[in-house]
Amino acid sequence: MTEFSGLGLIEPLLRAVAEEGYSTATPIQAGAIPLLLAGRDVLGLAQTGTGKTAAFTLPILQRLFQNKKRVAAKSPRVLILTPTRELALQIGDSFTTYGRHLPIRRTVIHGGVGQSPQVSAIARGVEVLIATPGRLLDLMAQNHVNLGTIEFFVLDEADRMLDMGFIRDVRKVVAVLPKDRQTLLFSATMPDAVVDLANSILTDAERIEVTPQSTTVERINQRVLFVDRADKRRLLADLLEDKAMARTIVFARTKHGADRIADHLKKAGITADAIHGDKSQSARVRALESFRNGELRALVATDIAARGIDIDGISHVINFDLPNEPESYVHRIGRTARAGTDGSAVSFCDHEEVGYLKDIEKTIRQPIPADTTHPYHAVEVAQIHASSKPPPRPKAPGSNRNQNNRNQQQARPAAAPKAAPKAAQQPAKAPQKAGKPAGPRPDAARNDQNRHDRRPAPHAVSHGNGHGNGSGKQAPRAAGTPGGNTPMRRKPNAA
DNA sequence: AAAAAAG
Repeated sequence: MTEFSGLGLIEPLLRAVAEEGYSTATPIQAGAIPLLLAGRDVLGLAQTGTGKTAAFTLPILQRLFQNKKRVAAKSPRVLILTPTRELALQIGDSFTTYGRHLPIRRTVIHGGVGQSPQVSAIARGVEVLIATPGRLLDLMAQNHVNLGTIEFFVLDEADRMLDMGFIRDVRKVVAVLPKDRQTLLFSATMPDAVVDLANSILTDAERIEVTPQSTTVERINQRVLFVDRADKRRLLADLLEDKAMARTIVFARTKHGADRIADHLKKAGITADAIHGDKSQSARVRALESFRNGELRALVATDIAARGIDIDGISHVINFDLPNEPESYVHRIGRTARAGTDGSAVSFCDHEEVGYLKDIEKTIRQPIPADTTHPYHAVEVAQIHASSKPPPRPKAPGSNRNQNNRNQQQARPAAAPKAAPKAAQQPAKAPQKAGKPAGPRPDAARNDQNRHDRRPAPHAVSHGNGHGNGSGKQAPRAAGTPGGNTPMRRKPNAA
């Protein structure tokens, strides 16, 4: 257990931390905070849910405060880049929370909203600028922001940033930053492209690795429901009749699909809304807010919400569509079982998704138990999965089989899956060992990092700037993480 | 193949 009080943080920060109800730091916080206070670059292999955001928010605030400078117009001292708007906003909240006793100003800039309030805020002068790449470049091109004064640069979710094609944008931004700066790069995985990027932007970095996934995933009750595509929406509405599913996030593969599902739920009398990248920013904020405050029982999302989004008390994650990227499965289900609670993840698998399911099971290195008792259970889909043969190509006329399956099991009421272990039905309280979990919530959410508390500090490996990394191919990897950090890209069997 | 992000 590392107490915050032992990390060298100043009183106004410790007070803010205490006011949030934390006393013990998560491993990444315990490891990163002293390094960052000492001015080191850090390569963090960590994802949301590890306490990452507070791990950099706190020391950055402290360094800004201890080295006070008058901030010139348009010339922030800190730049934080994130792949999504929602993540940027969350980090902005973190600075507000932990900086509440310090005279540090921050502003968040991102697309989808008018730029003038952002331009004025930057012109007035802020220490901390949190941005998504597009709007930042936009404002840079218009000379609304000067990055020549940046002392701290944080690249968050670097792997996702690259996946989303932001590498060029990131490099454009980095090109105008002063060479003499402190840099932090966070990434959940370390594919070669991230290793290259890390090597080019970090100087003599300390590497910190935390592995939340395996421990988190353990507490998630996972199961798969084999179902015919045509039955998915009815199945979903049926499941949601169970009031224990009080706060459920439903993942869809496409934006259009997400809208349709949300509409269907609304018609079924379930409070729901959709969030995806084609929605206006105000609609995105509204949906997230209503879901957070409990007005909505279900939030239907694309993978925009698979990572990073932090909402308390999500009891269930439903994969209405299986993700084609196995990695995404782990991120999605990680939205539940946070803050020390258990959670359930139910995945619908239709005939054409069997290949994805197999890839996911390979990635997490465990089979996902099937619920075969549900009225909508599609026997043939289950058989396809059971057979080791690759999923069949021919588009089978699904409706007939479907009908049969249903008839066989007609007696069962269409409700929550009976076979599911009890724990799956309700978000049971976690067997919390040590009372209140520690640490500023990991990106605003705690998880069971305290399980590792015995370790004095996260596994910190000095590896310098990485160029001496032998072949350079050795991607650092979080030990024990279920496949999530495999440097190789996987291809789904069926696609 | 789809998603995210600048319009």
